Amino acid sequence: MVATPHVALTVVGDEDSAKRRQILDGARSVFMDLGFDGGSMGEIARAAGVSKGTLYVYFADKCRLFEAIVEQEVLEQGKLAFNFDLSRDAETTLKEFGTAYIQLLCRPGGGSSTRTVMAIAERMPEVGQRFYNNVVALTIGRLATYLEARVTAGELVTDDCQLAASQFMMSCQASLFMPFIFQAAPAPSSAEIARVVNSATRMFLAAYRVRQD
Amino acid sequence: MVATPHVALTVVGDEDSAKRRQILDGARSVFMDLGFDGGSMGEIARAAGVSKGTLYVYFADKCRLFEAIVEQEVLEQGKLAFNFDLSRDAETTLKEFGTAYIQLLCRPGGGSSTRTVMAIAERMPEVGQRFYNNVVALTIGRLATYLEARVTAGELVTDDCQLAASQFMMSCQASLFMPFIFQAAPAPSSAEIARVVNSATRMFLAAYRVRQD
Amino acid sequence: MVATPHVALTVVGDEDSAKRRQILDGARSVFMDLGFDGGSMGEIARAAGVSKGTLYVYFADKCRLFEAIVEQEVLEQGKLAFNFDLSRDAETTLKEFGTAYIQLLCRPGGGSSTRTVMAIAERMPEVGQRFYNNVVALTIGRLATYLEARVTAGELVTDDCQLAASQFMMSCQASLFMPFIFQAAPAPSSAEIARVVNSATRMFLAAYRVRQD
Amino acid sequence: MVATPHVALTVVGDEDSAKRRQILDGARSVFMDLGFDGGSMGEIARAAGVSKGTLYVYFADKCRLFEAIVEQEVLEQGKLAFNFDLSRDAETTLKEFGTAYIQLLCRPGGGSSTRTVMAIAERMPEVGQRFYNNVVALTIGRLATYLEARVTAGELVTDDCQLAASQFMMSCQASLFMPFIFQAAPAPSSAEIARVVNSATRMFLAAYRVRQD
DNA sequence: TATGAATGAGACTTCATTCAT
DNA sequence: AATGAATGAAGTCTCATTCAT
Repeated sequence: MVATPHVALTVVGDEDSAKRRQILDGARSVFMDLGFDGGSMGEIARAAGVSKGTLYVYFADKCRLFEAIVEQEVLEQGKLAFNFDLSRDAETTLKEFGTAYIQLLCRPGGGSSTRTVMAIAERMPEVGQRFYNNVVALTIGRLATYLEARVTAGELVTDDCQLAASQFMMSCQASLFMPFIFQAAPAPSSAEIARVVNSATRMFLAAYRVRQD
Repeated sequence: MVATPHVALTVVGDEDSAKRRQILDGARSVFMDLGFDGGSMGEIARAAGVSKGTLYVYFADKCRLFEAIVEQEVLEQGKLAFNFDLSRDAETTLKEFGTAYIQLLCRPGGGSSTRTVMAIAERMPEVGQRFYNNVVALTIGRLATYLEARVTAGELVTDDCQLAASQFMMSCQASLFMPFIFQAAPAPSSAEIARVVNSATRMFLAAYRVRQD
Repeated sequence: MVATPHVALTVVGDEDSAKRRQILDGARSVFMDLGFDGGSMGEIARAAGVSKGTLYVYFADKCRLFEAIVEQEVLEQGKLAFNFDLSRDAETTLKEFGTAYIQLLCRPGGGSSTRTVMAIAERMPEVGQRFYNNVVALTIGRLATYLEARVTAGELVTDDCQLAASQFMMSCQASLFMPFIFQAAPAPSSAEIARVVNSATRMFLAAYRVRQD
Repeated sequence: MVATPHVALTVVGDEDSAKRRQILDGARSVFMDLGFDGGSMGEIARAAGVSKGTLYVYFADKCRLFEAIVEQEVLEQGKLAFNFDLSRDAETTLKEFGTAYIQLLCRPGGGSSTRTVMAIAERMPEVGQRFYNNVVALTIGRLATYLEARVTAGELVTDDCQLAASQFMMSCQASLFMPFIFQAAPAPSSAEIARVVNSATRMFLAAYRVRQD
């Protein structure tokens, strides 16, 4: 039969093909809930509403699909813009950021990207690295940049804003993230988050705010 | 009959049987490297130097073996005694504890139990809970008890020693644990640890030490 | 596009898919020869000429495959129509039926379904029940219905046609089925069958035929 | 070490050793309930209250143990003496025998030797044969001998007592044995057995009793 | 491109059997 | 003789991947 070529409007591998998106969405849900080993290509196909064969049209194998999921997560979380408006004061900014950060980290409904990527990092170091650098370190860097401005403004004092930023973020996790990720406690309530973030902010400012006396 | 009674014949299921130990050692290495799903019973048998069948003489199934590994980890880590001598001052104690804690957490292969248990916590919540309660929360509790004493002694001031303890431990992780567990950085050097722990201690005391003025 | 639509694409799970048939055929042969426990999925795959994995595309597990075999046997044996033309006299009908019945039961490989299902009935009672009800009891019922007609016609006399039917069928088995199923004798010859069926018929009629005197 | 020989009072393989009996009892219960393939040597060891190793001291392998079970069954059932007192009249004798026979065949509590041996007969023909010859055929033969005497006494008339005996026994099974063995009905009650045996006896005598007119 | 049927390697697990004590 | 620890072959089942349509 002579081919009347279907004009190739969409190209497989097209980063933004609708099917690709569909697959990524299904895969994300499965991988985040069950982990890399726990989730099967069959389940992903079902969750995405495509056939198993189609998965392999868009992704070479399970690893590549997983990597693409993490990449997507990296992109989306990288896009999250915390409010680091330089004109706002440190206390307000830190409390707001801390709250948003913990809410993101401990969002209910299971399927933590942190958990999923951490779990595979020993076997797929590049994946772990990429996630750390482009999600965790990125956020630390943004907070550090903000802190730098407060230092310049004479409000805070420290010679290592990266470390200070990281300290603040870890302090905000205190008593919340570990119980959550180990399933020893449900997702924290807003009140709990507020209490912990306030305390972290207070500690942070006690250490880094320039004394006014 | 000469009475040289064969006493204490080893019994399968004996908590301290040599074979059982052997299996647990092999299993720990495999599970910690590859995770629960990634490690196979065959690999464990090889690592332990026993046949696959023998695994099932000592453990009912893969889950039970994994649980036993975690339990062993829990016991060992629970036995670790940090120096919380109540007569020592806070600064020394915190620095020493923080250093030992991070060295433990970030020793080569040391994040593995955390990673491995975290990874499975969604599917085996009791395992995650048990690990959190008997390892993480236990250490927090011990530090909190120490802090309580400093509060009573009038050296520190806070109405929530549990939170304070958790904050200190998380602060010590800043810039060290996350890169390590995501395989974005090798195990930190002693110098790096010292710098971070010193900074965390300084921040903590700035917030909680009673002002002498 | 020329419309020569590919209609009726074969669908897995289709009750009449060719592969499904193929598998059922292989499985029947293996199960009937070796029993449920004795036959392995690997052997069935080989017998059916498909891969082991394919077995599980069509049947959830070994039990379901076995049940499907029995179900198929039930359907096929249920379709067997003995000649119970109500207008024919009892003697002819009984002899013909008895002969056909014993030939079926004692054909080479013919006791196999009885044996195989009997063997598993203690562990899979529903399978045993279904086979009994839809094969054994069905035939008894059909014969009973015929006998009923002869009673109504005044040819026979009994107040329990079900029992009479069962008695006749069991009598026809005398000296044939037990040796055959215990492998103590080969399948009986037509002459042997005829002799036994004639004798059973004679006994039956001696008991149930209305005396003409 | 010089051997001071333990005087060998008991010899392994001794047909009547207590241990052997113990093993046979455990094995019978397991095999009869679960079948040859369904029962495991471990379960048998537990049921017998001996170690798995001991099983192999007395029996070469699972097959031989099974054969010994059947042999034991054969011996025990062969010893069962139905009352074939030649001086008793046919009707009483048949009813009594039929009742005892069906009660034996359909005894409640599962674990039918008939089922178990039938099930394995295709794969172990000698076992099936031996059971048939020494249990089933033996009983047929005894009944046949009794019938012969009644024929000689002029009470019954037939030229094939073996067939007649078999016919009677099969008739007695009517509506009872098949439902029972297929698990389509529980073990029949005494009343049910009586009704069926009475009917079988009536049919038998109608055919074979010498007419007194 | 999209499908889903088919595959076969490999996972977990059981179990008959052996052997040192 | 008796044990029970140990084995490894074999069984059931899953799943990533391929391929004809």
